[in-house]
Amino acid sequence: MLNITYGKESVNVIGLNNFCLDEILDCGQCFRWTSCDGVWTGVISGRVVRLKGSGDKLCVYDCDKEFFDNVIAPYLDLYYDYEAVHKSVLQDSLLCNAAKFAPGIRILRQQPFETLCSFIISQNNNIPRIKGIVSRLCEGFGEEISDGYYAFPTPDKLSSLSVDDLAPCRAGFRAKYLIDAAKKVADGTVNFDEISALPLDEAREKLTVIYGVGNKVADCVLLYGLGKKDAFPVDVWIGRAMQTLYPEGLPAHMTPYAGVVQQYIFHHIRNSEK
DNA sequence: AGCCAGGGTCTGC
DNA sequence: GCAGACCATGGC
Repeated sequence: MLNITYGKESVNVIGLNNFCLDEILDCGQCFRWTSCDGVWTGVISGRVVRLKGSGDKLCVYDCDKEFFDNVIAPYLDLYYDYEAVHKSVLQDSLLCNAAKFAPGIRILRQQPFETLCSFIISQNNNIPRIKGIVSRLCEGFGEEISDGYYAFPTPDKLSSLSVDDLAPCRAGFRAKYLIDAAKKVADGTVNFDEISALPLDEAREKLTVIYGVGNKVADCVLLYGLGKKDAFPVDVWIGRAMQTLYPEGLPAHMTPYAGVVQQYIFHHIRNSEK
């Protein structure tokens, strides 16, 4: 049970299980958060957000009740039972090491358009470079919130641009994909509210109509942006790992939260070497 | 220099 | 249906 205190300048949460900001914000699901002196800074819904966590506590700075309830809590997925998922995965002899490695991982519910663009950029790319491209995209075409912090560009803004306009971002061949995605979101061809209400397979089909979006990118959007825990993005790393772990797929009882398991595995294989 | 990076499209069998 | 070339860019 969470104990939440709404202060004048911050909101404090006590009683969090399986919650570690260092693991959540640096496991390859998001690309804009930075950590300094134990405080994580990012931008959500056009606002600068600062978070500090320790143990079962979380402090959200510069935050009132409304912003916490409407934006922060859903973003950090505070009300999903990660303890139950973690315990379940611990009991699996092939996956328990991955679960033990980072027990505080959670799946963020990021803004869908930002998630879509971020994972379009991710294709055939590496994480440091993804971060650089996303950062330049925001600085170049997002609204400045306060000194040095930018909102993610809106679909309308990006849909008005050309490949040449995007050249400074150095997104390479992905620039044309970003523009098509922005156009389809801006004109309603892709409607996130509608997609989030659909079952996984149908939702995926609605996203892959975008030029440059295949199953993997679609599943990342569904998992990290639309809250679909059963989405299971398979990249080269997960593909290799699954070949030795579960060639026929995850055990059936894990299907409802396969995406959480995927994140445990991904973070483990990427960070446990050495 | 060559390979790889949280892939997808297009072509040719 | 499936393999292979190709796509920009940058770090190692």
